[in-house]
Amino acid sequence: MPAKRATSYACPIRDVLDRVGDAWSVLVIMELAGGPCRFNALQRVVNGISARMLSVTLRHLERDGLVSRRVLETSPPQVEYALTTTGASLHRAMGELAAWAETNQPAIREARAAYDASLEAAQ
Amino acid sequence: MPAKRATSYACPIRDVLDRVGDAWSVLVIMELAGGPCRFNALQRVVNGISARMLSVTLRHLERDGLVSRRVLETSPPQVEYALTTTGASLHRAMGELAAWAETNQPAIREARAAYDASLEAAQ
DNA sequence: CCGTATCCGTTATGATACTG
DNA sequence: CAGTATCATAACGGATACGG
Repeated sequence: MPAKRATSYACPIRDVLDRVGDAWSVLVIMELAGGPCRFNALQRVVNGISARMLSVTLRHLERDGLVSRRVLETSPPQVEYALTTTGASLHRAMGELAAWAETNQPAIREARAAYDASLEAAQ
Repeated sequence: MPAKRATSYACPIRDVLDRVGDAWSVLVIMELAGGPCRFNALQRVVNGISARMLSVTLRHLERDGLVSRRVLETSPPQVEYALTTTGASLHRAMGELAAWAETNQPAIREARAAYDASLEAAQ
């Protein structure tokens, strides 16, 4: 059994989740939901992403038909990325989960702290 | 900047997404949504997971307060895992995304095939 | 400006073997 | 049954440098 990213061997929604699970993909989709954006602009706004990972992430999203890539015939050339219709629908579908995440973040942090504390106490 | 799992350095919902993004976590939550389950039973039903990864995944979920762990005083001892209230609410929140995944899986597969084909054609 | 290729350390994962 | 320890390996991620 290959590593984590070995695309789904049974569960059908798995390869979709794999894409969503990718840390950067979510952030990029979030940004593009606000409107089309160019490569360097994206890199500036997506906190901490390297050019390499942005490139890789965009290629994945493009391959899955979630993001479109358009080269502008300017000088110097610019490339504009945007959510496709499918990509936009994914962004909407993530809404409920994002809301849950924000609502429950405090509870999760507390649970972690409590868990870690009980471990230390046990020693 | 450390690796992928370096818990969020800006985006607040990131550490929640990191958990959801973990391939196994989602599958385990899905299974537990059907009711409490023991360790080996889980391993049998979660396709392809190793004992080690199941152990690691369960500890993460437990630490985040999403899963509870109860030791039954039987012989041989059994351990029952179950979704907590928070865990169950996460499962519900994943519902919309899961539905999206199932609906759009064909489209994504097609997009991938088309993308790969156009790449080969370009050579 | 928009990438991609390479190098290379860090982390994740599976297999195996062993304990309570 | 329910794990954990150790080890080898593969994937991931950042930095750098170069090309379109």
